Amino acid sequence: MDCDSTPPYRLDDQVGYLLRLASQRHAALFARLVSDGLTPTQFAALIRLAESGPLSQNQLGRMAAMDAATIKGVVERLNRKGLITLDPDPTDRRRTLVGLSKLGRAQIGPLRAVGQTISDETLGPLTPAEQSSLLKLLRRLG
Amino acid sequence: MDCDSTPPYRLDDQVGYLLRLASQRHAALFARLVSDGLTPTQFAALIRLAESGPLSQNQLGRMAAMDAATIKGVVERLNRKGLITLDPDPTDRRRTLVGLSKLGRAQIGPLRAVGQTISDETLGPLTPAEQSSLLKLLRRLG
DNA sequence: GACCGTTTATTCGTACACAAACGAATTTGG
DNA sequence: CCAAATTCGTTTGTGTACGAATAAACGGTC
Repeated sequence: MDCDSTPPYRLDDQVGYLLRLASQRHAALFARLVSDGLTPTQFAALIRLAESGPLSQNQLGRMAAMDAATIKGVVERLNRKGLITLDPDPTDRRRTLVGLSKLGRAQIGPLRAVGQTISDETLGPLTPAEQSSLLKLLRRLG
Repeated sequence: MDCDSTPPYRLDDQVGYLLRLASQRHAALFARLVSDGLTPTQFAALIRLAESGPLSQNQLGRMAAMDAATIKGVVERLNRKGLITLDPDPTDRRRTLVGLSKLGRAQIGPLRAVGQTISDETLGPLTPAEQSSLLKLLRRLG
């Protein structure tokens, strides 16, 4: 019997590769629809601040799934755009407290709207049932 | 009526964010299981070379979903590891022909095996049916 | 109060990822 | 055959992403 029980290894069938392709497509959509050069990463940090209130830099990083070295750069760029405030934590001299600036707070609403559009468009090729199915499966991979 | 028809925007429910988390998890697995510091990107380029035979640098980039600037660095690092050969294309003086070196060819088999393990482990939290369902949905997002 | 382990932020080095601009080579159209 | 458009590889600049190392500050224990 020459039943070929193990399928050939094809790059286009690997999760890692497919995840990269999907991320690329999403990132391109994001760049096209969001103004001010705000990136998906910066966006995530901003939304987390809106959801959780002021946080220390490292706390914010953990809540947005970025390590200390990454969140440092993100915070610096958000600060350069004037979207956040940076204050020393009065109770812990190591910490920098990161909060939304007035400008940042004003942008949260519109940003959530664009974010929703981007998500919808990214998932566009799928039916609503397939969309929620995909989200459910992705959540289980975390 | 105060039916709240639009659900609140939650970062943890957005495709982009979930894709990033899944990619992070996959990349961590990859770094843990693959020797020689070979990255998912380098791996993809290598597998493509094995699938397609020698290609020009830019062709390889397109087949592995990397732009010209990115594939340049990847090729340079694969060359530094001795996994590929670089030759001028005799029919087109602009092109550099990228091929697998003897060492590279020898590693393809084992690499495919590890690649399969990584994919399986990444998809570990899901049942086989869910796994193929996820792959099918991801493929449609490309 | 001195010691010790941890957390916080920072820095360095490496590796994607893409836009934009460039010169050189090739292809295409008239 | 020549000019225009395209392709190829390269460089520069910006922005993630993470490991590793560091100093300062904190928390506990003894």
